[in-house]
Amino acid sequence: MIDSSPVPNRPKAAPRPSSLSGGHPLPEGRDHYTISEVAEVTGLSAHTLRWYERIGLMPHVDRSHTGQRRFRNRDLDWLALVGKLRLTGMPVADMVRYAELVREGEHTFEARQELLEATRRDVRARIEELRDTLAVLDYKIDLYADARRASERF
Amino acid sequence: MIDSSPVPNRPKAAPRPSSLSGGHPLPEGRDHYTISEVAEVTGLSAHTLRWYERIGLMPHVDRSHTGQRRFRNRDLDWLALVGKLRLTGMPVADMVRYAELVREGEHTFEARQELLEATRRDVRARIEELRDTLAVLDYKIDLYADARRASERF
DNA sequence: TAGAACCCTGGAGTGCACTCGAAGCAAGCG
DNA sequence: CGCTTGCTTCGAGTGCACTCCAGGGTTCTA
Repeated sequence: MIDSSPVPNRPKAAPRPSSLSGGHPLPEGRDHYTISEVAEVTGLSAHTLRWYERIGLMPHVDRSHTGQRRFRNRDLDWLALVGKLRLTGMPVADMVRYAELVREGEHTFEARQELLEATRRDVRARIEELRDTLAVLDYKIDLYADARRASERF
Repeated sequence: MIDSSPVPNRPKAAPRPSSLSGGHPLPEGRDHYTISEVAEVTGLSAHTLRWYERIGLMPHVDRSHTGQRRFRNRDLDWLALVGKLRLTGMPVADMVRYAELVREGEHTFEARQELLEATRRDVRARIEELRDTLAVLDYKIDLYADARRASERF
């Protein structure tokens, strides 16, 4: 709900961070998938997947001998992470930056860690904001409940 | 961070839902403010405030004898609520719907309560999502920390 | 009373994140 | 063999939430 129409039919929940290291509920234990299969499991459209690749948000997807994309499990893992980052409201441009760091190799570990820590701070702050908001909603809802109860009684 | 550049310099925190019923830290205890004063305290731009009014998100703002807006404390209270709802990611169109219900009078109490309860459910779900995301971030950050510690040791 | 600073309106423009269309190639099926 | 489905690219279109502009009126300060 946080942005216009995100993840129309997102898979219901990844129970553990283990979804980052294999274990997708997919057709079979293959390690290559067509774009429509990936669209199916990620809830993203094929258009969006191609667009992700175009803007540099995917770390190089394999192609079949006829040029069609063949996504692999590591791509799905990456998309799972991207999905999480997107939930935090991180702009796509920042995710692209992170993807660039990954492409640049291991000497960017520190920068990546800092980026994730900054994101974690944002997420924590956001949760606090939402808790405040929840308090306001509770307060308002109680007001309406009281008002309606009062008007029924008389 | 959740949308592009929201609330650039939002006032730091309303300690209680009491911010919904008076108690604004404003110039003095007046009950009319110019648009730029309201922009100052809400963190919204004057443009945005006029736009809110145009689309029906403000419940009728008073005007001076020359036609300039004179916001009152109840307008600030309303904007505080709108700010909270906006933090939940509620689309502006839904907030407009809520504003319409308010304008329609007391017979919409039930509808308003339902709308707020639906929003509350969304906020709770969102908090859960963010907690999941936090777990993933913790996991990833630990991975980087371990990797960097290991590379230092050898 | 002049000038700066502020406010008005309607409408156009911006940035983000998709989302779709057009034109064409390739594979599987009855 | 034709049909359907799915894939490719590039570029244009969409919806949201602002954000800004032009051209003019108003209010405050020196």
